[in-house]
Amino acid sequence: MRINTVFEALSHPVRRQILTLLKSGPKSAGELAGHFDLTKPTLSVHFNKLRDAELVAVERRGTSLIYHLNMSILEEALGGLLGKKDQRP
Amino acid sequence: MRINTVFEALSHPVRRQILTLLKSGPKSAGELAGHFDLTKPTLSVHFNKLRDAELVAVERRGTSLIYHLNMSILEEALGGLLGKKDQRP
DNA sequence: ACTCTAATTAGATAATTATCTAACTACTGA
DNA sequence: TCAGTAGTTAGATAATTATCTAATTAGAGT
Repeated sequence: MRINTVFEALSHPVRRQILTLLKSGPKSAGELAGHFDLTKPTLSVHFNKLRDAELVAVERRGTSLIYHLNMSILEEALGGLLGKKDQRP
Repeated sequence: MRINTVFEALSHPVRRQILTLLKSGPKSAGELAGHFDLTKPTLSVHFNKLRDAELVAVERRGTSLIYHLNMSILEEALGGLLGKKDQRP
């Protein structure tokens, strides 16, 4: 895990909102894009940054790309900063 | 707490390193600056961003400014992202 | 008051990031 | 195979961020 890539990804409000939306379950790029007043290419860039950080995983279903939240990376990165060595499952 | 300001502040490796250094106790601006290959004015900008985010508090002691880690803001911000509750940026 | 040390503010510039439009790729179904 | 839908890639530009040098403020001690 590249910690810097993770925090870079988390630094933009749109990307954090995407993660929040994904908490309730996987969603397609289009469905996610519908929540923002931004063009699809712009959202695509945000998706890539989240994927580079491994905060989301992507799966193709037909013509759609379905994004899944990867909660463990989030916990790992944030927990690392808080310095909780004893937060094992 | 401006959640966006907090995550902006956390997005730079130098600023995260400053927080890590402060875990072992309060330190002066100069002492912190000594850990980096950057000029004092540059570090001063980083300190300001951390202070704006309330991730650190500052106290003057003589000619020195002493920075203290504010752990609760860190926990609040990171916990908010991990938590079940949705949040507006 | 003067000087030294600690740190900040100001101003400039280079580097990065976010965003758009236009064009392209990938898959589906008739 | 052709048209339609979903999404990405390319290229350009505007906005933001990080960094430096030079100048300034604040306090301590003589």
